[in-house]
Amino acid sequence: MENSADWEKMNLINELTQGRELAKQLQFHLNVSYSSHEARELLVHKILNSYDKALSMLKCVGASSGEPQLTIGTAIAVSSESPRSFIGSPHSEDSDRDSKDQEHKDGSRKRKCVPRWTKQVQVCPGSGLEGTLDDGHSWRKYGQKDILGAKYPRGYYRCSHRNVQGCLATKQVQRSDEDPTIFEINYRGRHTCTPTQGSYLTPPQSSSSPSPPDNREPRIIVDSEQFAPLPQQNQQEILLNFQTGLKVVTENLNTPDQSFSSFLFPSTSNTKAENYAFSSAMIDNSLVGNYSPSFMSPATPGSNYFSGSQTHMNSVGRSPNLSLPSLNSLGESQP
DNA sequence: CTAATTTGACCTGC
DNA sequence: GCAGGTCAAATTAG
Repeated sequence: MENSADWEKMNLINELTQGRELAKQLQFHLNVSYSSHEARELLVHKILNSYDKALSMLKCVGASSGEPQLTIGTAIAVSSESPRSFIGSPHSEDSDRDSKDQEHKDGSRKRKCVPRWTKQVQVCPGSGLEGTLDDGHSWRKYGQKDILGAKYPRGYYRCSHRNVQGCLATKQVQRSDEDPTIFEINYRGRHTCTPTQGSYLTPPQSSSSPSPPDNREPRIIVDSEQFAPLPQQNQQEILLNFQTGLKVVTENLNTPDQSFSSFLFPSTSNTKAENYAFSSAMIDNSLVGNYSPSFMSPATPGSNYFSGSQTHMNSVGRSPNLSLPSLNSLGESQP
C-alpha cells in the first residue's frame, strides 16, 4: 500500500500548509480591529489542530513502516486480530443469511481479517449531543449487548448501506463505566459505501430529541480522527469530522504525550455561525485550498449545513438521524 | 406506510 | 460453557 503512504505524505504537507495559512490568517486578524476575539481564538485552535494532526500523521507514518497501524492520538489500534488484510476479501465479513452458507464452508463466520480501531468520544452529560458522534456515515443499530464487567451495554451498529452498497463497516459503541461521558467507539471494517453527510450533518438535537435546552455549554470532546494509512475515504471522513468540529480545545483527555486534536461542540444556536465557518473553512482549505475566515450564516441549519462545499464530497444525500436515539438508549438503558 | 430500533434467541470463538 | 457478536421478529418513530 504505497498509495496510502503517498496519501499520508500529501496529507501531512496539506496539513502543514494549512497551518501556515491559518497562521497567516491569524496574523491578519491580529492586525485588524474588527476581528472578533472568537475569530482569533478559532484560528488559534485550528492552527493547533492542524499541527496536532500533522504530528499525529508523522507518528503514524513512523510507526507504520511495515504493517499498517491505526493508532492516532488516543485512538487505540486494536490489532490483535490480524491486521494483515485490510481490503482483502471483504466478502468474508459478516453478512446476511444468504452468504451465511458460504461462510460456513469457510469455517469461520466473522471477526477475521477486519481492520479495527477505537475512538473515544467524550460527551458532556445532559448535553444530548450524542447524535454528533456520527462520523459521516449512516449507521444502523442491529444489536445491543450487556458486556461482562461493563456497566453499560454495548451497542452494535452497521452501515446503513450494507444492503444497498454492500458496505460491511460496523462499529461498536461502548460507554465507559468509569466515565459515563466517554464513549468508546470501536470501528470494524472499512466503508465501501459513499459517506452520507446527511446523517453526519444532522444538527445536534434539532428535531429528533426533545431534550430540554441545557444552559450549560454542552460539548463533546472527540479524539482526533484516526489518520490511518488508508485511502481517500478516510480523508473524507476526516474532513467530515472537521465539519462537526466546531471548536478545537487544547485539552487532552488522558494522553498527555499524544498529539491529538479535540473538538468542542457547542450546540447553542449562537455559536453556529462560528461552527459553519469552521466547517466550510476546513473543507475549502482542504479541497480547494482556499480559506475564507468569514462567517457564513446558513439559511436553514441542518439541511443546508454544507451548501457550497458539500458538492465536493458526494451527492448521496440521505439524512436519517441515526445515532442519536441509539446512543441515548445506550446511555440511558441501565443494565 | 416505511424505516429504524429494540430485544430475545441463536451462533461462533475462546 | 461462557461471553461476545449477529439475526430477525416485534415494536416504535417519523
